[in-house]
Amino acid sequence: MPVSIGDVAAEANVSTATVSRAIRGLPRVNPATRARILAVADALGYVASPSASTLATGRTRTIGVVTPFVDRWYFARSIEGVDKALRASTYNLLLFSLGGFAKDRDRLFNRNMVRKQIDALVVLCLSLTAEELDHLHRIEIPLIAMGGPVAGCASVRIDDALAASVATEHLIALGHRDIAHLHGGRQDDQNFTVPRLRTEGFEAALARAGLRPRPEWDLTGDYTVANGVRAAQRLFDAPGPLPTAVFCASDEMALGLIFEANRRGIRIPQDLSVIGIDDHEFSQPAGLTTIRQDPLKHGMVAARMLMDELDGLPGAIRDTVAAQHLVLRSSTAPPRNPASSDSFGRQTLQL
Amino acid sequence: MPVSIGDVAAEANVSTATVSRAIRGLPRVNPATRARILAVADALGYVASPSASTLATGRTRTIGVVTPFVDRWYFARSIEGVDKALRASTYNLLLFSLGGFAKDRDRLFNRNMVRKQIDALVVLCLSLTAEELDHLHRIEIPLIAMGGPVAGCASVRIDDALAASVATEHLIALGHRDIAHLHGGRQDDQNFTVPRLRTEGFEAALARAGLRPRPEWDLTGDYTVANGVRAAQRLFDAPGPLPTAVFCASDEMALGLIFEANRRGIRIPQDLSVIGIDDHEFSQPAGLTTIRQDPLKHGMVAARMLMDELDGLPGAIRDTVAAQHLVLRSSTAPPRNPASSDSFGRQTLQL
DNA sequence: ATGAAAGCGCTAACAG
DNA sequence: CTGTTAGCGCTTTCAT
Repeated sequence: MPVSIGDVAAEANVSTATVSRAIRGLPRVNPATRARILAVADALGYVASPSASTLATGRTRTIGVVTPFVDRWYFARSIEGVDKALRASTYNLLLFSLGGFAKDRDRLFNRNMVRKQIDALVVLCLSLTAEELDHLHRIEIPLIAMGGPVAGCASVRIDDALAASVATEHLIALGHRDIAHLHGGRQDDQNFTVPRLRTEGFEAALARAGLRPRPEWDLTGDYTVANGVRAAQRLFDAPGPLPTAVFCASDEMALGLIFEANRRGIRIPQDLSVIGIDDHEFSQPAGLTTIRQDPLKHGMVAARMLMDELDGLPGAIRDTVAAQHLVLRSSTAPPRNPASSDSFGRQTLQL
Repeated sequence: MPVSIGDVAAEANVSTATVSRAIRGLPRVNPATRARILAVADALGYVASPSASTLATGRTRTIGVVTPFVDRWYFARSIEGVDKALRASTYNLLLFSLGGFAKDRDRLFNRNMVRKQIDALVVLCLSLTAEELDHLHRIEIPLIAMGGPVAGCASVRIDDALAASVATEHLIALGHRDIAHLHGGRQDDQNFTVPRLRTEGFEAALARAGLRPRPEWDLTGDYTVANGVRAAQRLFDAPGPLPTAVFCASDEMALGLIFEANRRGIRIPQDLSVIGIDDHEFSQPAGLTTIRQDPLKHGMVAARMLMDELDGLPGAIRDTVAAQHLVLRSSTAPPRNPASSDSFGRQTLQL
């Protein structure tokens, strides 16, 4: 039932070669013949078989996206961005979700899927091992990472250390000196560098203000809301004084923390200032001050670079540091009793 | 550089036919030869070319997912579910995002992409036109819809009318009689039936309790948080009495409404009860009472049915109504001054 | 159990 | 401007 190029050729009284040229808009085909061929193709409902042309050309016209998750903000937005750029061209998007950071990686990298299925690959928030990278390079497909730097591979990302510094400095500028830190960075993150970079940015900002991070206010999360809630519980339940502000490495964790604070009657920002990174879709409604980044755009840029490279523009793939900026909302304010650097604990709330 | 089946055959001193059988685990190949072939293939890093086998067999071993969005909860979770099921087998997932409900549809359905690229298709929350459906059937690929019923096509979904009824009845059982309705259903939803079904469920529940929907408390949204916020603003800013409860057709809208209520000092649930549908990841942290559904599971089920059908189990694709249930949290409570059916307005807040 | 050979549908020289 | 002719890499009868 599927109509092939031969059918069109027969119907139009030309060779398959001419049909091929006509359909693809190649030069050297008489306008009249082309018109006739197109008409026939249309009438017959002809669509070229992608596998056949892939086999003949070696090009798949599809771009792969490998990601640890699809159902988290950064990832979903990125994928949407890649897709948006691709659908403007005629590329397809083959999605590989790992369902976590560490799982199943060699299914992809060690000689399987990827190869021969895609023309280029975008890697979301994954730190590739030297071996994986080597394998990918051996395959010789254009490659771009997103969401953080990857050694030996161009990427599209914000300056994570800077983002963390800007956020922290905003708190410091407001007068905060007792600042907790809710960071990502559990081991299953497969030593992806982003958690580390944000931590460095936080600590650097603190240091510049003559402050040091407090171990008792160091909270580990995994970037999810649920984890933000749990971290908040640990923080609020712990004995000892509370901080006057919390820097969260992601908005999702910040929002979790805010929910828990609300539940306990801890007022934001009067009792506690909270800042995040991302500008998640819930951040504006929640009034969360944050550092905005735009993964939709990152995805579009990454896809564009890949397609340009494939179209023969060498050097189209460039390491790219994307824009970010502080978005002031209502979750941050000066501390009620501005603490001096060596006095603290007076803000402790009675719950 | 890419090693082909011929290379393996040569190296193992067998024909390509034997290599093909050996690799695919087909019977009628000597265990010893098979072992040798596998060893050679492994040593050479051989991977079969998908396009070549697709061309030869007519099977692509990839399943398509077409969706209006990837960056919203229901869609992202569904896609994750489909992917999860597929990666347990050896199918790939080709993702087509429309970037909205109405956009670009014929790029997909009218003789383009889909055809010859995928073995089966899952359609997320899209109501197909008769023409689109006809086209899809003509292509003869297994098809399953998700997220709502689609005439002429099996789907995996909850009973939306029932979900809305259960939610509404929960409010009524608590003593509410002044219930607002924040529903989806703007025209760009491409007349997808879900908004309508949920509205019907809401109104049916009201009717059973001898209540009628109030036009002034009928709020239109589009399922997003941002829209929930705007709807809440309209509700709270309007002159006249406020309802004592709001039934929201999605958690995302309910959460937006809650954020806006918080901002205005309207207390949930003391001043206003709120219930949603979904059990979004933010609902538990926010304490939102809701009707839970599990799109991750829906996606897995849909993918499983498709693969079974492709594996030769006729009738594997069945119309499926998935589980749902009421999850009680802290956003609903009895109204402060239980209103009688014909007295209202006394709950109006002084803002 | 294995091989020979045709063919899947398209593209890419090379002729003309 | 158009047709002929090889493949692309795999699968699949049909022989042996």
